[in-house]
Amino acid sequence: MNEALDTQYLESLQGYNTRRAALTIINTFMHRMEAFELSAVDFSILSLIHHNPGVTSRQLCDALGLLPPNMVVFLKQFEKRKLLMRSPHPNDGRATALTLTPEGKQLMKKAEKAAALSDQSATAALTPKEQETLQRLLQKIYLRPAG
Amino acid sequence: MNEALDTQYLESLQGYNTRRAALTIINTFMHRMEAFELSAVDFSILSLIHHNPGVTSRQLCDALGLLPPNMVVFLKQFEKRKLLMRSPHPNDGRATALTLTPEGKQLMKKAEKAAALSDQSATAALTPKEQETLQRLLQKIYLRPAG
DNA sequence: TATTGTTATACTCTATAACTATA
DNA sequence: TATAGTTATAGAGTATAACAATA
Repeated sequence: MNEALDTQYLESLQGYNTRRAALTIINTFMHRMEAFELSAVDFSILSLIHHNPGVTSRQLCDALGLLPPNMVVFLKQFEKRKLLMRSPHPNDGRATALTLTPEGKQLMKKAEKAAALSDQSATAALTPKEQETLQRLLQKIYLRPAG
Repeated sequence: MNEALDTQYLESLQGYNTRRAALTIINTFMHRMEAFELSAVDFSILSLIHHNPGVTSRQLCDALGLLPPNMVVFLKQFEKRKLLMRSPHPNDGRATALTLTPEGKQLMKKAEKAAALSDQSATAALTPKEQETLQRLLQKIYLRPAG
C-alpha cells in the first residue's frame, strides 16, 4: 500500500510550491518559538511593535493583513502577559499607542535571535547566494501583486 | 494617520517572505477558481485524482497533508457535484478507488488551464528564468525539510 | 494487532455586523 | 460623516477520539 503519487503537475504550479515551502519554514519556526510561547502571528505583531514603538492597532492590521476584531484578542493576550503597554495616542484621541514593556523587549530580543536561526535552519539546503535570490524573488511577487 | 511601518526586520525573514508571497499567489488563484466553484484545496485534491486515477483517500491525505476525517467532507462534496466516482479497490477491500467522472475530467481540464494562467499572472513580475529559479529553490526547501 | 474510512466533536483562524467614542 | 477600537458571533480550516469493516 501507500505508493507515492504523481505530483508532477501540482509541482509545476508556483502557488503549490510557495505554499508548501511556507508551511515547511513556518513549521520549523513554530517549533522554535514554543520556548517563548509565541505563535508565528504573535511574533510578527510583537516584532512590528518592537521596531515601531507607538504604533496603532490599525497600522498593525494593515501591515499584517489582520482584521481589527481579531487584533483585539492578540493585544489583550499580550497585555495579560505583561509584554505590551497601551498609552493614549499623542495626536488622535480615538487611537492607542502601543509599546513593549521592558519584559516584552527582552523577550523579543531573544525571540528575534531564535527566529533568525530558525530561518537559517529551514533554508539550510540553499547557499547564501540562493537565499538572497529567494528573498528578492518572493518580495517581487508580494510587493507587486497581480489581479 | 496611517503612515507606513518599518517592516525591514520582518522582511529579512524567509518565513515571512514566503508566507506573504504564498498568500498573494493563492489570493489570485482563489479569485480565478471562483468560476469553477473550487477552493485551492478542492483543486489540489481533484488534480491529484485527475492525474492518479484509482488513488485512495489515504494516499491523498499523505500527499497533501490533510487528515482523513477532513478528506471525507471534501470527497462527499465532490460526489454530490457528480465530479467524483468511487469504486471498490482491486487489492484492498477496506479501501476505495477514486476516479473523476467525465464531468469531473472536463472541469479539471479547464481548471488546470486557468490555474496555469493564474500562476503566470501572479508571478508576472519575474522573468521566465527567475520563475524557474524560484521553483527550484522552493522545492529544495520543502523536499528537504529541516528540524 | 494494524489500517481504511467514517462519525462526532472540539479548537483555532478568519470574517461580518453593530456598537462607542472620538475626529 | 468617517475612523479607531471593541464586542459578539458566525463560518472556515484543522485537530482528536472512537468506531466498523477489512487486512
